[in-house]
Amino acid sequence: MPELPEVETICRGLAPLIIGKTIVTIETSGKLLRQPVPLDEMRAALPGQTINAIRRRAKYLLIECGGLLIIHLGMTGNLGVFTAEQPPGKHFHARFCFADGQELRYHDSRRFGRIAFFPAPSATAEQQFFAACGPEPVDCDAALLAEKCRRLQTPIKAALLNGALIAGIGNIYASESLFRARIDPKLAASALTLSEWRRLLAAINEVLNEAIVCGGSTISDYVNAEQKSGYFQMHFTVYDRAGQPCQHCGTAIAQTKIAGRSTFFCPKCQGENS
DNA sequence: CCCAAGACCTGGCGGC
DNA sequence: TGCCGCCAGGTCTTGG
Repeated sequence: MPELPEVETICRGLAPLIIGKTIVTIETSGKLLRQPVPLDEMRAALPGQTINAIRRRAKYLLIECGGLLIIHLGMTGNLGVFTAEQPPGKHFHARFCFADGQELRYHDSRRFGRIAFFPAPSATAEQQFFAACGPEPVDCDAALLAEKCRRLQTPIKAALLNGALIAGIGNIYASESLFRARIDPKLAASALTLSEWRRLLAAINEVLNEAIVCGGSTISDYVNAEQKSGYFQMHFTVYDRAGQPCQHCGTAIAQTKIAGRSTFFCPKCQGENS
């Protein structure tokens, strides 16, 4: 579900709802997410703490609250602020109850998400957590990416999904960015010229920024911190548009699988020598 | 070493 | 209507 724009949208939406709130209690469903939820550690450190800040890094949310709470939403994770009276949803997994009666809740039907916690956060702990994580798209350098991919035979579409190379890009925005840059998703990453890397990086940042302005993309279940849908899906040029005409040339959008993931592209605009 | 495939989960959809 | 297979926004591990 959530790629960089969706996580960024949730981050911005949650900030005014949770900053300054004091955590009183924490409860979980007891079900396993990708990793066990560190309930004991959180209960030992968080009650009485105030939330000072929320930020995003890659597809993770970082909540500074004395300790550092790191939350990944997986495919179907959702965070929102509710009142204590509102019954928890079917896929409730964690809640952080505040002194004012409101609570931050985490729901996740597929349970691919993750909640990690550092009781005494240090820059070092955070650095270690993100040690293998690539730079934010906005911080990427085309020449450096080209150099890192010099021997990478994997298709560029698959490379974009590798968070160690560049952070935050998921399956939707990989296809959308490659279309905007007019680059064939099947092209080996090593085959991109420097000018193609520049074009691609610019396209990625444009697409991500436009999606953030739209509040992200809602395919089936993504909602923001206010439980409202995004609308960047109205602006998809290729994703989930197989068979429909390319908005640029009218050719039918094609669908294929790259590294096991559905990939959408215009065979003409993103063809051999476009 | 590199890369594709599989695994982890639940739910929704199309086909029969 | 119901059952079945397939598909889905993401990582992580396995194995060829």
